[in-house]
Amino acid sequence: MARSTNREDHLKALYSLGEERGGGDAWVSTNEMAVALGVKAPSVTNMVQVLQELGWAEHRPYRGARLTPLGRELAVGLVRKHRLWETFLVEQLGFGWEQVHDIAEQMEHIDCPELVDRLDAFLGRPKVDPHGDPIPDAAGNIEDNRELTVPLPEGFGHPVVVKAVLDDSHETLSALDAHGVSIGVSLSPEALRALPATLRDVLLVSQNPSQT
Amino acid sequence: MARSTNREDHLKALYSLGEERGGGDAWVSTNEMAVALGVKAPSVTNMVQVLQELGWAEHRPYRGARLTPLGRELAVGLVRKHRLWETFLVEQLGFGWEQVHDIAEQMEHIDCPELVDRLDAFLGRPKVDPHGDPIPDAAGNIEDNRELTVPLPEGFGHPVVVKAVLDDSHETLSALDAHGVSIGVSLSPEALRALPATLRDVLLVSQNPSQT
DNA sequence: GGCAAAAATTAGCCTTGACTAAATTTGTCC
DNA sequence: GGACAAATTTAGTCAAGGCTAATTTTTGCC
Repeated sequence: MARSTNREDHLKALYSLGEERGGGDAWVSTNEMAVALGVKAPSVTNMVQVLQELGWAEHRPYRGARLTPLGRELAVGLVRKHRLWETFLVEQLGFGWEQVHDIAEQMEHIDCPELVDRLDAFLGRPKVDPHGDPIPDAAGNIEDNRELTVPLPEGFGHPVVVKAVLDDSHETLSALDAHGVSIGVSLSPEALRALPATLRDVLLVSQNPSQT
Repeated sequence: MARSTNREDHLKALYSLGEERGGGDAWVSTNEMAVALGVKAPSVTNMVQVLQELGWAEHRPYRGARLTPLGRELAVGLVRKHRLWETFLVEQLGFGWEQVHDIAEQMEHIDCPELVDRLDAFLGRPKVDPHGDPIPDAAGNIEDNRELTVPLPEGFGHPVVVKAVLDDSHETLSALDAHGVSIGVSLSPEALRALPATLRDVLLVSQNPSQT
């Protein structure tokens, strides 16, 4: 019993959905995972039981699943790889930020710790990926400065700086691109009002343009 | 029926062994493929029949298998990806030439034509990989200048320049490294004589140091 | 030309990871 | 507190891709 692309995909889905629930000890339903992974619920039940045997997760029947500390550590490692590769693809190879998610989805399964370290150093140990999401460091620590930002300024009274995008899908990112929105861009109140509400809702912004 | 890591691995083994046989229309036995891939012969028979259904290869029972034009094209694409990633790993990330084969073995299965093109451009459209092997261009053409080189100068009468290494295994490359041998290095007759015969035999060299 | 040895294939089985259909548990509404 | 709907698991099936054992084909030797 060991790593496999399928197992890692399920592990990552469990991690991501758990984080949306406030992290830590949140239970995630197998149905939610099935929807996220594009498979049927019984397949997830099977796989979650495998993850339990691997010591990566705990399964409580009819309640859901949650990560063990080991599972969390492995999942963070996958997130780290994913975001480093995304950064490489955008900064070094010139891809658009809407193109890189699917490619990184493949690259994150490459198994070579030294490769991750060297890539990290090559990129200058970046703190955030092209979508503004924090990149975990080698020890698994996540320095999430996004908490310093606000989901949306209530009345659009001041200009804001885009710090992160919460939805990395091709469609959302292309649409934002069409509106000239990217990480670090300053948006005037008028620009904010011109943005469709669905797009505004995925932005994390800082109220103070001088804030890093 | 489509691409899969296993099918691509079998395709590449068939290609490599066919090339060793002089390319073109050479038949490769399923046993040879099994040894190269580290699986048993019946597994290869199964997979070769799948490759035939995919239109990638032709299987003549009890004779062996050989690539179709489509299969050859796909195999060359895999070789191109493999050697581009190896080049990236050595030139950009600073890996040793003996480390990169196994990593590239994983990376060559990443499916994204635009990624290959951008990587190629990023690396400056290199003609050879870190082991001196030619990198096929985007159209699948292989410019193999190694034919201009000689397998071994008979009497070690002149200094030679190392142009390529025919065995990319970790052991061989580490051993060569320990003797100070790498691509482009000039070896004196004394240095050649100091080299174990097994290591000398994997070198392709040019007799004329000024030859590119 | 026939017969033994080597090579390759077929037959049958196993694991992974997906699916559908059926059974079970949970939770809600009166 | 009970019944029904929704969520979840269990049961049974299937395809991919590997294996061992048995059979078939080829080959080499006399």
